Amino acid sequence: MSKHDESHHPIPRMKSEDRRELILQAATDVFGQYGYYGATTDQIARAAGVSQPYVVRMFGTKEKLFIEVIERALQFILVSFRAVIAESRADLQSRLGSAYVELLRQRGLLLSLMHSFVLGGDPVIGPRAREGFLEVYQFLRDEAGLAPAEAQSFLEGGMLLNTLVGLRMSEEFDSSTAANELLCTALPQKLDVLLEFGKQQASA
Amino acid sequence: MSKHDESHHPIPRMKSEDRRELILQAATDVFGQYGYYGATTDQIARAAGVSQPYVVRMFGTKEKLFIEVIERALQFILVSFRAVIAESRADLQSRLGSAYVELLRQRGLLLSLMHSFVLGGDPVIGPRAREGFLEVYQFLRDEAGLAPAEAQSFLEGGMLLNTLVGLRMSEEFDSSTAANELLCTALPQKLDVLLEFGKQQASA
DNA sequence: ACAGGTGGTTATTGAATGATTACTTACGCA
DNA sequence: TGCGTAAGTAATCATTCAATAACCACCTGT
Repeated sequence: MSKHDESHHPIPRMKSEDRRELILQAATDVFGQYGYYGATTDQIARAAGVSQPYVVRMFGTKEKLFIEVIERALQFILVSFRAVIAESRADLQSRLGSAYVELLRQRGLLLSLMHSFVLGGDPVIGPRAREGFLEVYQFLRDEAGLAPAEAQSFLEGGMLLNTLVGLRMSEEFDSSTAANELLCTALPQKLDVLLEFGKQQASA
Repeated sequence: MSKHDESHHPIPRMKSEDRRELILQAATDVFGQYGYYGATTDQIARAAGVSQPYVVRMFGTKEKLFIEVIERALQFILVSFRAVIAESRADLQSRLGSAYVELLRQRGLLLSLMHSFVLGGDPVIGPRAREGFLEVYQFLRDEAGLAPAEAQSFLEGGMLLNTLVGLRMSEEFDSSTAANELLCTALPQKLDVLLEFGKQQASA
């Protein structure tokens, strides 16, 4: 070996911005699986390949981290939706739906939001969650130009999708004819995305 | 006063069956607010007016208690739905919808289920939650005789309702025109039930 | 070369929480 | 009346977990 051989790896350093993003992704995944209370900062830290105190120091508290996670998730949704609109204004409902399903590729993104939606009674999470949900509704009404009934119908479909994903219903795709029928009916196209996502989840 | 006055109250005793039901109600409420991980056995015990060790001894573990809560909730749904069908087979969709909304009166019932639905990855909660959800779907298809698309549409509406309740969206009914419009659109009739329920939640 | 800020870690702590144990008190019934 | 069982409680334990403190090492500009 040469002069001072690298027996102790150079330990990858990172700009804090990048590390922050890594942790946010890990947190999104873990919060998506276990929810706000169920997820631990230690799980998140390990998923991000970092020590537990580091994640809490970077975000202050677990609560603030969760808030950042759901706000980031909402930004992803709106950015994705705006891209759909910018591309074309034809067949909006179904194209927005496809874009929504594609967000499943960001593990835990929709599920973290879903977890926040059922914690509306929390004094700090609740208001943010309501605000975020209404922001999406406003987008559908004002920017996408959907009628109230159309926007509502879109949200209904989204909430059922979230629920089926949260339930890991794709695990029953082969074993239950009811689950099979339900999944096929609920996802006109894009079934592949859900099943692919289901396999990821099953392994983790 | 008479011979030995009751300075120390006779402390109401109860048949364990009745106490069990009381605890299940309290647990339904607390789990509905905080979810499985967020709720503590101590909160549940206090809500039931009983000591913490008593609730865990009666149900074995917090997990078993949660399972009982969601299975009880599912029974309530199915019993209620079967009553609707027994009464008449006309206008089923909307009458089942009304019956579903009425279940909001049992505090936390729908929300406990919703919390279980987003924990599908849990090795013991997940399978039960999937089973329960599919049981409802099977009911809609087989007993209610709905077509796949009809059953799906019904579930979509249910999931959006659950979400709006979880979000405590009724709190924004007066302050946000978007929330107002969304709630009015989502609940054709039965808006009163939601708002009444919202007031209960706000006080608790 | 070295000083200081930046990007981390290990060790620790204090509070919360689920569970267990051992005890107490009311009620039904012979 | 008294006795056994059913209905509870108080005290405590072992963990887990978020948060804090104290420290270490790499890079960068001068």
